[in-house]
Amino acid sequence: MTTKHPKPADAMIYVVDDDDLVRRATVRTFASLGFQVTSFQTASEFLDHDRCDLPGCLILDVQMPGQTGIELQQELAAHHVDLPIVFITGHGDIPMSVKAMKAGAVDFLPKPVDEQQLVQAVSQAINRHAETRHQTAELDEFRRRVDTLTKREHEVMNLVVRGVLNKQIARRLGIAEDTVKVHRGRVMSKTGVDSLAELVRLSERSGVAAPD
Amino acid sequence: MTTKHPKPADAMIYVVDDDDLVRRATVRTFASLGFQVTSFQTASEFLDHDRCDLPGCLILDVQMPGQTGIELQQELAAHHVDLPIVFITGHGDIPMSVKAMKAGAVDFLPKPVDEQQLVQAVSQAINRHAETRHQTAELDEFRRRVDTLTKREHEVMNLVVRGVLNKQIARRLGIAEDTVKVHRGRVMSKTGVDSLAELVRLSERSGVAAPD
DNA sequence: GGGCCTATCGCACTAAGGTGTAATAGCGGT
DNA sequence: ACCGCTATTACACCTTAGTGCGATAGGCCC
Repeated sequence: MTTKHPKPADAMIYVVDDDDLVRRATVRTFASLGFQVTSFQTASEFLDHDRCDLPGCLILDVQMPGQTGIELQQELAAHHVDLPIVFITGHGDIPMSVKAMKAGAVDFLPKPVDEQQLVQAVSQAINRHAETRHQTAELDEFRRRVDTLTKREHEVMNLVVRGVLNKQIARRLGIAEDTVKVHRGRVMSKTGVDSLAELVRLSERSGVAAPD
Repeated sequence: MTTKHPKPADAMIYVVDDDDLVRRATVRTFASLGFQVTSFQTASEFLDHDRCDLPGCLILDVQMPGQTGIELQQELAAHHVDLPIVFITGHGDIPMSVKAMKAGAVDFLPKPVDEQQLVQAVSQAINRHAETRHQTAELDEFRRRVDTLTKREHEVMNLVVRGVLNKQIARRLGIAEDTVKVHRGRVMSKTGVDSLAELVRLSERSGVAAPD
């Protein structure tokens, strides 16, 4: 059985806020609910910290000395960190909230924060994150393996996942069908998939498929 | 060659705003750019109107007498209308913008609206909409066809797209492999796909695949 | 030069998929 | 009772895919 509602203890919450009062209150709130919580006063402190790979959520103040919350969000996105982010802010405006939401934030709550709303947003984010994490890991592993393919193998793969027959692949690449079979076999073993269906599925989801 | 930047004339813009001045100004702006524009004073007027199936964008005031913009957004979503929506508002707040963005709005601009920003948001939305429209149509067609499958054919399809072999499908369903082949053949012809790869791809994207 | 990777091709054999025909059987509606 | 849809199976035949072994050849690095 897969756990549909992971226990709070299996999740990590990161709070980044330079306002001592708010930060401590937030930590207290989630700690009392049984979550593991770590807090930071600045974005760079958070970045320096070694993050574990538990499902989790980042609670982020928008205005902070140094790097702002929005900037931190962009930096994490650039590094393909998929940690969900809930913003809280004292002096935010609409364009700022829109920008954050466009960039994938889970929620954007003005201070004073409604504690119940915050807990709900974070809980939801963590549940979704927990559910998608193993899928994400599967895709990362697939991408990693696809990277080990040679150029030719990659070409063959792109045609295979579009349903092109070995015979046609051979003609299109100007090689023998037997050779296509060799490449195709390597693609399957190198990527570790055990069926064409899985290869297509993972190619789709990982966005590895090349355009026409 | 597929048109990457569709001409404005190939797109339809709907403006819904009870404020005469703003509405007329918006219409003028986009009309002068060559877009086809239709405007409405209330949500219900828009809903009564026959929409053509061109790519387009809805520019929506949040506060209106009768149905609000947010409510209209929800109603359209409930009817699976995928028209992109750009909100403009005079008295919006952060929670409202967040709600709209969570519900899939393209942008949320406070009045007085920066004309350039509005044009950019709408143009982007239309381009994206135009690009995804034929894919959406393809998926709708696929879903429609999958609905014509019999129960057994559907069961077989679910196993096929997971890479299960005919032999194993037969054992799992307690029938002969020959029978599986018959069902499988019907699945392919009824859904109109011409390869396993395409079946898997469309099943993935259309969300037809059943869970374990 | 020797080792390693990549790419190529051929052959033989096995397994799996796809098609067409035909037949049986139950179920629901006219 | 008859028709149509669904489901089932069998048989025959052909096409694809997959595997294992061997072999050649060019490029690159030490």
